Amino acid sequence: MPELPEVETVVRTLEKKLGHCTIESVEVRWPKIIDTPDIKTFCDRLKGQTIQSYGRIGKYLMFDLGDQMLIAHMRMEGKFYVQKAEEPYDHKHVHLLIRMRDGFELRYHDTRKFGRFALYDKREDPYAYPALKHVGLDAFDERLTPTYLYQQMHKRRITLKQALLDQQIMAGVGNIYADEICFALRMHPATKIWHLRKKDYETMLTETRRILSGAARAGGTTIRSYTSSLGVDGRFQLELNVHAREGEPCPICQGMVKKITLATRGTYYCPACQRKR
DNA sequence: CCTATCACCTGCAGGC
DNA sequence: TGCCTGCAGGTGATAG
Repeated sequence: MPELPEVETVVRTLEKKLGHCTIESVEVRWPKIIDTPDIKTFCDRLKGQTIQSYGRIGKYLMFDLGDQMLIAHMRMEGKFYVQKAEEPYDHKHVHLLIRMRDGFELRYHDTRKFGRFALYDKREDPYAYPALKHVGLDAFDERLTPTYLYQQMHKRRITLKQALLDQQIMAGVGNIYADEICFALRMHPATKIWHLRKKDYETMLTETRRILSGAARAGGTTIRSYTSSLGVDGRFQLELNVHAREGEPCPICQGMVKKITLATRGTYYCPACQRKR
């Protein structure tokens, strides 16, 4: 589910709900979601730790524990819930429980079990953790410039959409916002990236940040119907121009939004407004 | 090194 | 109703 705006929403919501809480105990119910270290070490090392601050890089959540860093990725369907320990929950899909000393629990819910957690000794450079080995600069990292994007992208034999989705170049854009960015650029998602000119990369970065920050301000996006008053999952409403709008009128020209498959991902665009170069 | 494809999981919508 | 297929907002490993 989560792209950068949804992860940002989750981070800020957890920060507000949990604050500087101290961990009392940890229970892992689906061992595979823990990448490193082994389950016992993971639980033992978390016990007694206090969450100092909440952050993210791309779509990765970063829980700063002072001398350790807990890194989480929700992949497709992960959600976090903050509830009282006595509150009932969905045992079938909750795979990690972190009980706090104040009686609240952080519960990780994930129907497809794709999400992952990793715990490391704290490092100075937040990009240096093995879990972020394939993660490039965050879309809002100030070191990310149009020139940097140009250098990273223009020689690749891939399409515009694939370039936007490549987390190793720029971290945070997923399938929804990649479509929305292509629409904002008035470019066909299958445009070969080497056709873009240097000037285009300025627009690309501006529009990417405009769309991501707008979505984050709205609290993230939802497509499929989902309701949860207690969930911390970033699923709220936001107007999308083309994504998941097959057959609907383009907001610009009223032409019909088309759906294609690009690099195995469902891709939506307006054939009239978004031309290949 | 680069790109394409598969694997990881479960649930749900749509066709028959 | 039941079965089957395809599809879902992601990413790491593996095969060319």
